[in-house]
Amino acid sequence: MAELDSPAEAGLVAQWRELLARHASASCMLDRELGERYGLGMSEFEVLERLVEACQGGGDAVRVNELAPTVHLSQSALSRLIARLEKAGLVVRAMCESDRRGVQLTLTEAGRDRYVQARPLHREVLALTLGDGIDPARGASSD
Amino acid sequence: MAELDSPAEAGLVAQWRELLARHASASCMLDRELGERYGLGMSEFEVLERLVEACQGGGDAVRVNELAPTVHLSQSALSRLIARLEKAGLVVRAMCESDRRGVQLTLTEAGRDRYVQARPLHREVLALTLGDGIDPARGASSD
DNA sequence: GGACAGTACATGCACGTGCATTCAATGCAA
DNA sequence: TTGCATTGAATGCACGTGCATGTACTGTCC
Repeated sequence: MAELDSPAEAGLVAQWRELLARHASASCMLDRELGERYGLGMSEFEVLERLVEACQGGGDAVRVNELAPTVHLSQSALSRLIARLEKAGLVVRAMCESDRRGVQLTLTEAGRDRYVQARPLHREVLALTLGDGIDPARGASSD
Repeated sequence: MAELDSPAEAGLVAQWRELLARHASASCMLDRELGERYGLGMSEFEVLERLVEACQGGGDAVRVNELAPTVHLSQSALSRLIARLEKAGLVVRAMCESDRRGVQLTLTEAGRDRYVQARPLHREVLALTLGDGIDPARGASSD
């Protein structure tokens, strides 16, 4: 027969579906809301956030290759995303002095402002989509 | 300053990043592995699985509009996904008798076989990507 | 009966993504 | 120094997705 999962597998599948449901609802709502009100996609916001965090950490410029592993995007997707942010005037690309293959990113005033404005909405969406039905073990699956 | 999250918000963000990381690693690996070895995307597999489950439940045909809420896709994406599955000979589209607007999906032999073949790999990938670091409550945040 | 809103699905279109490739710069070895 | 593999990033291309729209059918109200 081989049609049935073992209990362990069934648990994994339930966990996976729960994760899929949460990811779908959260990312969908984030994209819609951030896009409508601030012209930002979910990943755009994520990148701005990493830049802000890096600035708080002291440095004011971030290497793209350091940013890559933290956002879950391919190198090409990240490259184009940064191009969009730059075109929108939210970041500035500059050649890295120490390694001229690299690119340093700097958050502009507009970029920081946009992030600060968008952040409350971002947190609100997370609270809405992650906060309700907190019980990863069950397949609550509203959707 | 308004630069800092409240503890509750920080927790949400940590939870969100954990979710993003798991989703990225799992879906990426699923797409790559299922695609390479069985010519299926993650969502294709998910749809086949729902069809198999429906067949086990008794009926042998599923309405598309019943399938829609369970997979997290737009109606148009689901329509095209089904078209791909049909072109691959894994499902058959038939007009629904009771409501001729609707479409009934039937799993073909090939479709069921493909699912049965792909399922172990699917479970294996889930075990690899969801199994390590099991503790959704904490922001373990490797990556 | 006919008109009209609502539903189920398909399709045109724009866009973001990943893969493969390309180009520039670096590091290392001869 | 020259030559070559490697790394960082940009780009061509194919493809999957969502939004808006179109088409076919249903149900209701007149």
